[in-house]
Parts: sequence; C-alpha cells; structure tokens
Amino acid sequence: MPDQLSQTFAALADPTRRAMLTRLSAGTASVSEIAEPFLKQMSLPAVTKHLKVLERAGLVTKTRDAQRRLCDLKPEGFKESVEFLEQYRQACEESLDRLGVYLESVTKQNKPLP
Amino acid sequence: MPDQLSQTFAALADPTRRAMLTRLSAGTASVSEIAEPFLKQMSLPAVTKHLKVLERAGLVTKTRDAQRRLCDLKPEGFKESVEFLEQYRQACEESLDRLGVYLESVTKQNKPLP
DNA sequence: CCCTAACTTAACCAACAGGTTAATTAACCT
DNA sequence: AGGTTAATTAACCTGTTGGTTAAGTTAGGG
Repeated sequence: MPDQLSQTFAALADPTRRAMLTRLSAGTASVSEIAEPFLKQMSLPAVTKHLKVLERAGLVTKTRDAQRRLCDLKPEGFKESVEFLEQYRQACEESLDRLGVYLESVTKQNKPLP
Repeated sequence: MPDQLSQTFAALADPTRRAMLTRLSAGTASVSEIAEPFLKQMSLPAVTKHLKVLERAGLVTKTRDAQRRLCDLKPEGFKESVEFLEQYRQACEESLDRLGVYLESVTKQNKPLP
C-alpha cells in the first residue's frame, strides 16, 4: 500500500511513466516538454497525474521556473527497488549453476538433448 | 497494460507478493507453505490469486506434485526489469555494477561465473 | 468407493487507477 | 489591468485489483 517500495514498483508498472523516466534520463524537462510525445494519446491533466505518481514514488522532483515546472530524475529514488532486485542476483546465479551442472552431466554421459 | 515489463513491476508492487518471492528465494515451496504466514491476514484463494499474478509476470513457476503445487522462482523473469533499472545505474552505481557485469557474462556467452 | 487434503474457480464487492472535460491558479507580457 | 501561457485541481466515469465466501476439481489413503 503506502510503503515506499510498493509505490516505486507501482509507478514503474506503466509504460507511459517509464517513457517519461527515459525522457528525463536525457536531462531536465518541463511538464509540457514531457507531455509533448503523449498529447495525441492523452490530455495534459493525465500527464500531470502520471508525474505526480512518479513524484510520490520518489523518482522525480519538480522545481518551479516562472510558469513552468522543471522535472528531474531523483536518483536516490531508484535505490530501494534496485536493492530489492539485487536480492535475486543470487537466485539467478544459483539457477545458472544448476544449469551448468546439468549440461555437464548431459555431455559427460553423451545423452541426446531433450 | 499487458506488456511483460508492466506486468512484472505490477507484480512487484505488492508487499505480500514480494514476501512470497523472498520466501521462494530460500527454496521450493508448496502453495500451503507459502500461504502459511499470511493465513491470519487473508484467505487461501487470495494467496492463489497472488501466486497467479507472480506466475503471469514470469517470476514464478508451478509444477504439480500429487495434490500439491510446488512453486519456484523463475530467475529469467527478473531480467527485463533489472535491465530497465540498469538504465538508471548512475542513480545507484555500486549496487548495479556487479549485476551489470553478471548479466553481460550471461547474455554474451555461457561462461562459468567468477 | 467415499473421504480428506490441497488447491482452484466462480461470483461478488469495495477501493483504487487512469482517463476525461471544465474550472482554477500563477506568472509573465504588453 | 487584461490576456496568454503553463500547469494543477475538481468532479466524474470506467475498468482493474485485492479481498471475500462458497462450490468445484484432483489425487491418495483407508
């Protein structure tokens, strides 16, 4: 629910928002600039909402510049989610090890491949 | 909506499901074994649903063993999401660095790990 | 052959997500 | 002051999520 990690993953679970993050990884952008590629598919308020989700997830910050709001990536926001996934690096390795052992046993016994 | 990455992140955006993954990182478990810590807070059908979400997200596999269903982590399922987050490695340098090297070694050729 | 164990499916419900249009705020420009 | 630009807030609608209970399936055991 309102725990940080859930909010972060929920924010990432939308292609529009991921595209916005990708845009921001190229540098600061105003709301209109971020919105531009999406305005054929959705309205400006929808974009505002997406940005708010990213903000509450801690992935984006907004600063005021006259009428415009400038958005930036907030790198710390990614940390927790990266660390969670890192937990499964071990699992990946182990499964690969098992595969390696299996392949070895197969080649040693000269069995036909499944 | 139904793109793989969105489904994976959506699956991860729930503390119950993340706890289930953590449980599975300790090894194979049946549905009842996975359910056990949650049965004070929710019913068994709710657990079944969560597992189905994890399955459709490609993070978990189920195999039949008599009446029981045995669940396992599906390490490849994490790959795409890890790769997306790697795009933001400047955000979280050290933690992703080792993972990046690992993924490269896996995808480029099947060499044994260091 | 029924009984129980281990799950899943069905039908339903409240809450929330993602979108809309219309109205509102805020800052700048003559 | 009034108008324009930039963005947000409000009110609403619809589909999905996460939970429920009750009924259904499937395999093994006495």
